[in-house]
Amino acid sequence: MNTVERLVEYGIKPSVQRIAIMEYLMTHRTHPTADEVYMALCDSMPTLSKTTVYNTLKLFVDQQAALMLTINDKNVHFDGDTSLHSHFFCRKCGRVFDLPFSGKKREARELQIEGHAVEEIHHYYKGICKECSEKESLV
Amino acid sequence: MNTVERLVEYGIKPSVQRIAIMEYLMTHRTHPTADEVYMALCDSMPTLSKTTVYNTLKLFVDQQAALMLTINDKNVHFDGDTSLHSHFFCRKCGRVFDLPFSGKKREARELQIEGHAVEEIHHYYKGICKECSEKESLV
DNA sequence: AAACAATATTGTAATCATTACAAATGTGCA
DNA sequence: TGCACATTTGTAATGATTACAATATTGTTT
Repeated sequence: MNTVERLVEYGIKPSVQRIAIMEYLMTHRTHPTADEVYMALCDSMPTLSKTTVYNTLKLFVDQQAALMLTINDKNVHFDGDTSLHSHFFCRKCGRVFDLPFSGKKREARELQIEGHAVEEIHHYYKGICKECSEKESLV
Repeated sequence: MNTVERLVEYGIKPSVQRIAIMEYLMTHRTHPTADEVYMALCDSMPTLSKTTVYNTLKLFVDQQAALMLTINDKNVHFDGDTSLHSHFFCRKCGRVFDLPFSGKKREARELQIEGHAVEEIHHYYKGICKECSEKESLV
């Protein structure tokens, strides 16, 4: 499925900017912040506005075409992969890594927990990533 | 265990402000924001500064005497209950609810996942809480 | 193809939670 | 008592995000 099809599938009218931002999310599985998306695209799209990036990412999240990760208190990360999976946040380098979903399979199908209507499941881990751990042990 | 003992246990020198803030966290399991803690205490402690609340909560988190919940992108919530449990965030009323830990028991003991050093486990759910769901269905 | 309405994008100016910082205060000990 | 150190305080930044109004784009109707 290409980018335009994906947008349409989620009820999003494709535009040059929306295609570029979704394209970036799909090809860069780095869980970028809005600012990182803007910085990556503004060279090839000099007229791109940061507001558009924010608006567009918000639209994607509202339409469930992307996930908003509030894993870091400094800024929000976005994930174009909406399949059920977990995350690891490194407090040293600030990167977000994907992990296979760590919960019980049953849980993923539950629409209610203790009477609350569940719309999103977020499982994440914080610590020091493999690379940063290895660097640290060299010191 | 009383509040002062708890602070000392976590290597935190007790002060009037620290005791009051920890006391508040222990007796109000509402996962308050820094501002909510400040608002709740400033009447009985007129000289309390918001900076102190922020500093103190950060100290608690650093010393692992409290948890920082980045469950909401608007502001950070704090939890005085550091035992392993999950959370539910209601996107309607903004409240945070406790849930029993939803993960696998084994997982809680793992210090590494795919080579990353795990320091914190965060499992949370987003949606509409029981109370808000019931209110909505009356309309 | 012009005219129009609806939608999307842009730039700038707020907002507001959080932090930096330096002055003031409090605490413990020689 | 006085001095070193830790803590608290108030104010002024910071910086991510949003509000808003102007501009541009798109699709539709004649």
